[in-house]
Amino acid sequence: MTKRPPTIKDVAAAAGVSIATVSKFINGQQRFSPGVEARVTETIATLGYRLNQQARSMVTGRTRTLGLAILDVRNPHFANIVKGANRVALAHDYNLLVVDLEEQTSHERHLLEALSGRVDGLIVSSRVPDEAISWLSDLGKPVIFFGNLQREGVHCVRTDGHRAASMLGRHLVGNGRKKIAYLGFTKARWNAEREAGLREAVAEAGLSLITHSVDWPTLDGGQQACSSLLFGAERPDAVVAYNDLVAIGFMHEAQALGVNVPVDVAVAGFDDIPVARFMQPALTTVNMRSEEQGEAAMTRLLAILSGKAEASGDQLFEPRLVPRASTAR
Amino acid sequence: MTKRPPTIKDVAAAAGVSIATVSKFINGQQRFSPGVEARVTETIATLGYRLNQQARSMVTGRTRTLGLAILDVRNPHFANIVKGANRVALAHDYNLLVVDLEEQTSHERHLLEALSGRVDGLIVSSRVPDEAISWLSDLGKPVIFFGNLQREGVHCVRTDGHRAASMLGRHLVGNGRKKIAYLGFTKARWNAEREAGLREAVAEAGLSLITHSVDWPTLDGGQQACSSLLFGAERPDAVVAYNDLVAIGFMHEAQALGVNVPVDVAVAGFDDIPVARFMQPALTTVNMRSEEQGEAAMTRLLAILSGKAEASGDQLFEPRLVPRASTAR
DNA sequence: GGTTTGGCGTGAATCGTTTAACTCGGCGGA
DNA sequence: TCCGCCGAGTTAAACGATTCACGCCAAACC
Repeated sequence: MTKRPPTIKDVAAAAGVSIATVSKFINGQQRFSPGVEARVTETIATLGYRLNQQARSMVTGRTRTLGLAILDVRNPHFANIVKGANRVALAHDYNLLVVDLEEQTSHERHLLEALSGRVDGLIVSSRVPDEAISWLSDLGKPVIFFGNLQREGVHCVRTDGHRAASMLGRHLVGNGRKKIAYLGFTKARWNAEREAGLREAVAEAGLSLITHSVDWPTLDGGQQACSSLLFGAERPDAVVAYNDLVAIGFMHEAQALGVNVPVDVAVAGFDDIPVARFMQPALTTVNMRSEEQGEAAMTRLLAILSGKAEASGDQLFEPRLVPRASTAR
Repeated sequence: MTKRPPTIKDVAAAAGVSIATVSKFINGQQRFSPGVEARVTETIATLGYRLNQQARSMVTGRTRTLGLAILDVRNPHFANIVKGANRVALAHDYNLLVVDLEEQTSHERHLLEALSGRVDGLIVSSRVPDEAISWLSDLGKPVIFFGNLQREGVHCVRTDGHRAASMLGRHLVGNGRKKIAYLGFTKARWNAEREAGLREAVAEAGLSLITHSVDWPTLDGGQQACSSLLFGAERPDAVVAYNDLVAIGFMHEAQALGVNVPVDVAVAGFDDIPVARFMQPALTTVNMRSEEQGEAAMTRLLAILSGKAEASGDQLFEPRLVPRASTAR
């Protein structure tokens, strides 16, 4: 542990060849006479030599590693994006490094610096501060955003949140719901889009939208917001939550308060996280194609890196409504 | 994008000072005359200079970055570990890079190489192949494992799985369950420990243990294994699953098959993932202190890095039984 | 007034690789 | 026999930072 690890120079000395030879051997760039080949192979093994990646990428300028920055690993939406991106990267012999920015803690800057300095390109959640987005944009490395970013000249992969919300809205209206509420998370960029889509669908039916919000887009957030929404000025007969986690928290608390889901109140969310269909009742949601977003973002990043020029702009996925028991009637 | 990013040398030239001066300025190592200070500050801004982390750590030998390797971000157990580790790291001004090894896909080697080359120390799941563990052990960098590793001379943070399982077993026996089954995941190192603990508790009551296993430690794995366990040779009246995900998948399918949980069959898991208490019925589980494991592993890693010698060996957490409705009687 | 002293700045070595350019010997073809 | 070529192996210059050792000059001391 204390001793300096062996370098290519040590190997060269021990094997009686030059540094360049060892380097070429490691990278398999040339044929070697049997003697040299055997000596180098053995020396590397006995010395326990390990290539220093940093030194290599210093000179090559490339790392064959990519970065992904998300806001919260605990949110399955982000976990799915990691999965999608990771699989595509691995299939192309790239490694993926992930950082969790810890939503709203202002560690973004350090983390993004640390990450961006070690990779050839990045995929970043669009829900980072504006200054971080600018900073990333002139980093000199390709960056793909995912989420909802209204900005010129950036690459962005996203799912149409307006449409997702209006699909959900029409579904609820079609079920005969009359008092539809949106339980939003105002700090997210997606939020306004979802609220607008929902409002539109609700307005089509001549209804108005009740709005409320959570402090935190999590299970606990949904649970805590439940009673003030249910027993507020106007009692909704349908609640669309900012995401599935909030929906699940809300639904659970509603049930604990003796409210019947879906009879008294319908509940729906966004994302279609894996556990949604295992709830009782199974949760209606909109699949936002998280995993495919991750795949698409990575595919696009790899395309840019391999020189295929890509016009900047949005790449839009169609959301898919997943009607289940929590909104059935 | 195409132009080479400015280096410290460019800054020095443009500001009319030496490279060393710029370097010291960046690192705040010295006072400067007003003129120099102003020129350097401005030049850095107008050139958009960015420090090259790789070059820096080449010479300093440290990166102030740590790595964490997990098997599946989608599993909340791992997500919790990431959270715990990340928070402790951030609190100490270290950055954390995470890789998802994608369980059983043999990408471990590449990913671990990529990760280990960019960090000062690592935290790794003990559920990686033995060869990877050996490889990591003589990496020359501190490595902490988490999970269940029977091996000398390594640092490991874990929760007592034997005890966790026997707690669960006694709980079920105390509830009057007579035919207890274990739905395991044979590829995990934790598995044997859990099975043994459960077997012990069951044996104390003069009962024997039914065993079955899943192909995959996930929601789907639990769901798929359900019918063959329920309608196998011997029908259990209690099922302990390898983890909460499996338990939830199993429970859902059992309910779909018309089996009443917990009346006909009790269901329990391990980990106490956040969503467990939102299930219907709420899932009995054992809290394996995932987040605290992440924190402890990181704390220990930081201790080693800051020179506080640490004896290798296990650091053991006590599991906590969380009885809920899914096993009530 | 000469000699320390201390603060500001510089030159050059160094970290561990890759790679362009070169050397050197042997071999085949004319 | 001579020329040119090929291929194994070497030398040395990068890559972008940090840092040791030193130089210089003004102020401070005796």
